Amino acid sequence: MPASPARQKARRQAVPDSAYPRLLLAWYDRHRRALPWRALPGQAADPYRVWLSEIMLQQTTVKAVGPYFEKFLARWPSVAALGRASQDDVLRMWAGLGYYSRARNLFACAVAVSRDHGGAFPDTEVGLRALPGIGPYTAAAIAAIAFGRHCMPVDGNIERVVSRLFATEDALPQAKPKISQLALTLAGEARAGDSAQALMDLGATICTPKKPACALCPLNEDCAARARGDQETFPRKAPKVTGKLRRGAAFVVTRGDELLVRTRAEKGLLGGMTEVPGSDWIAGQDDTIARQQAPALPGVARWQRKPGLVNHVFTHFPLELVVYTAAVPARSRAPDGMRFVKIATLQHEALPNLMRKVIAHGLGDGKPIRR
DNA sequence: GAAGCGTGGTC
DNA sequence: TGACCAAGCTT
Repeated sequence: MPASPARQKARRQAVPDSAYPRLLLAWYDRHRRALPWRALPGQAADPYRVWLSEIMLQQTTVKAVGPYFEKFLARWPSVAALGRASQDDVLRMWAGLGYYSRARNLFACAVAVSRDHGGAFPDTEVGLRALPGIGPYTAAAIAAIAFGRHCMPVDGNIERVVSRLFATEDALPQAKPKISQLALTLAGEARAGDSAQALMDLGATICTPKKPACALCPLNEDCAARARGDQETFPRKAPKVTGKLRRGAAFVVTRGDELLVRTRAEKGLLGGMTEVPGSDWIAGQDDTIARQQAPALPGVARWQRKPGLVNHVFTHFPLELVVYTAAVPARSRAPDGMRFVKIATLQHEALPNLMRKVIAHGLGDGKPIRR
């Protein structure tokens, strides 16, 4: 298709073009991805499925979300059903997916929708925004996809597509408002939800971070960054800092076929999740200090240091744990705040992946803890 | 506004 | 292999 005069102008001046929504939707109708939470073409989306998927998809890949979405939907088919669950059940089901505050907020949101909204999600961006775990992106996504509101969620995909299309020089996150404003010009009047999903699909499959497939892009003739040949350098971003290595010790204590565990504090890192007792995690800490934070266990003949280390990388710091093991007599009691659980039933605990690694290392049987 | 918050995949 | 990225939210 030859570029219209308006689109040639867009190429030079990075100005929104009224043809973008139409081009985008035409592409979407041919190339949309089939995803478990997506309605069939032309059908109304189920707000519960849209919400559940959007929460799971925050900073998480489609591939990782798939099985979790199916599991949740099978166990809790409606927001009312989820609202009647317990937070601990939700955390157990969420274990392994990461960012556990999402699971706590998911449950809190289900309770709020059931209790304060008669079991129906608010159908406006503002109404949705007031619910736990729903921020600017998710509110706009649900409002557009589930309720057809004329708004545009801006995720990492859409930031990339839009920043390339208009070659926006400002670095993120400062550029967020400008990109958000430009993104809204890409929303169709009638099909705002499809417009949003079209941009996300485009970002996920064509306008990728590296080696974008510009030849296949419906907006390629209009893309300011492509005209300059530096697509991959967008979006501009402020440099991010990686955290310092922290070290600590973890203590794997068995009593016959049971393991000593405790529950982490409700908030913060791995909040509300199950762990084995351990030391603080501190940059520059040495083994001896960490070792001294072992739980007081009468009857422990000696701690055994497991050869090797458990390494784990969080978003904001890498972690290196030394693992100590001990076996206590059959009738030993768990220290205050801790409990013994059957090793065979660990799969039912809310165990973050870090702890699965620690326990597998400590038990030394090479068997991963099933999920 | 910046920092805290998981995990897995990619190059 | 370390850095980056993935449908961000909360404080």
